[in-house]
Amino acid sequence: MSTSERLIESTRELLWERGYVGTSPKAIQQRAGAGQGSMYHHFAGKPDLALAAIRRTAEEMRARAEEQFSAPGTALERISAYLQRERDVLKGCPVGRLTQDPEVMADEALRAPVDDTFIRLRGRIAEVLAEGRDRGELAAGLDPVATASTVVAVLQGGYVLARAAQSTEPFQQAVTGVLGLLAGHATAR
Amino acid sequence: MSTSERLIESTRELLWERGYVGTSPKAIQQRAGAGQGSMYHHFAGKPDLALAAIRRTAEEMRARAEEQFSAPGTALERISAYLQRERDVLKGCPVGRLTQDPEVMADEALRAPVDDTFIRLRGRIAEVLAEGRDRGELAAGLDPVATASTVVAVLQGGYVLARAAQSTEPFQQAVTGVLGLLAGHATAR
DNA sequence: GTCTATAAACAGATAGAC
DNA sequence: GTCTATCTGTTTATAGAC
Repeated sequence: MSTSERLIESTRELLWERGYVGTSPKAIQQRAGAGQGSMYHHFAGKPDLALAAIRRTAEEMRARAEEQFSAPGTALERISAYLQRERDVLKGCPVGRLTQDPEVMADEALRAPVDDTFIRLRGRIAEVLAEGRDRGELAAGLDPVATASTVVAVLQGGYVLARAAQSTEPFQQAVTGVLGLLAGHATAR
Repeated sequence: MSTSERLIESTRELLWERGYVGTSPKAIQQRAGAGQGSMYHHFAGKPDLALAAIRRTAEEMRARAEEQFSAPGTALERISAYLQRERDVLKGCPVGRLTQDPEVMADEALRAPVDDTFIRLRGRIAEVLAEGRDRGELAAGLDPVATASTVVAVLQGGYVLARAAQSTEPFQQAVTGVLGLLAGHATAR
């Protein structure tokens, strides 16, 4: 892997583990096995390197999610597969965690890929939900757009609860709970 | 307000705005209008001051939530009132944001109040949901424990989506969506 | 209790040799 | 392209005067 590639990958890891504010150029260089001169030769500075790293992480996440949604199965099966796929729950979401970084949110260029990731994700899930509703797999009264935000929020909030507890249990519960509601366990009354 | 109080309050604000890693003792002192000597006289250091601030924020949040849950009304009304009460959505949750701080999570003393806050919150919501189910207000098949985690996750994830978008819209959608599911809009099929 | 002085280590670069 | 040297400011304190 080229030095430039190693710098980007190291930055991706550190942004995930420690966030933007908590990541120093020095730490990036050490993890990449590159000197200072190298880093400043390939990138203008920390924000520039972070932008490359964030863009790549966002794109990877988008592609990964699309795999689940374009797979065969009912709407509920696809949403379920997406929520329950293998995840590094205790590490949290590499994109979602950036929303807690004041310097990322303050920089339009850095925030844009984060914003875009969630806009697309919510939109794609809304499509799947609308499809399921129209096919009669889901309730006729279901609001696809609002519910899509709910699904993504359960995921992002599940990470928060798991990290607080240092256990995947609350994440699993949150996912189980929303899938139960979607499946209409609330029907019997 | 005493100097000690001002230091704690300034720390609470800064932890909310910038997190633990992003908050320096100097910034705390400046906002509190206190000198370095003052801060180190009242507190052993940054972790000690942060502990006092986090404990207070956690306790305040717990008390605030309890107000909604002990109010009169059906289970759904109380959950709805809790989710829709006035919130500083774009600032996010002052407790939830700490889960993204590697140094807070690494320090058992600092993580404990965060963990405790969500354990209690999930437990209290599970009680309200169980009550609603037993009274026939909610579906008989509803899982109170799992659904309580879902409700809290929607809140925490809603903050994440709102910050990414710099708009309260996705937060409102996520809340609307989960309330619709709880209310059984999924019933008609 | 509060203030100023001092300090070692780190953050985030820039400059120029190789 | 990579390396070392240098630099300004910040971080997180400690020491001691007032």
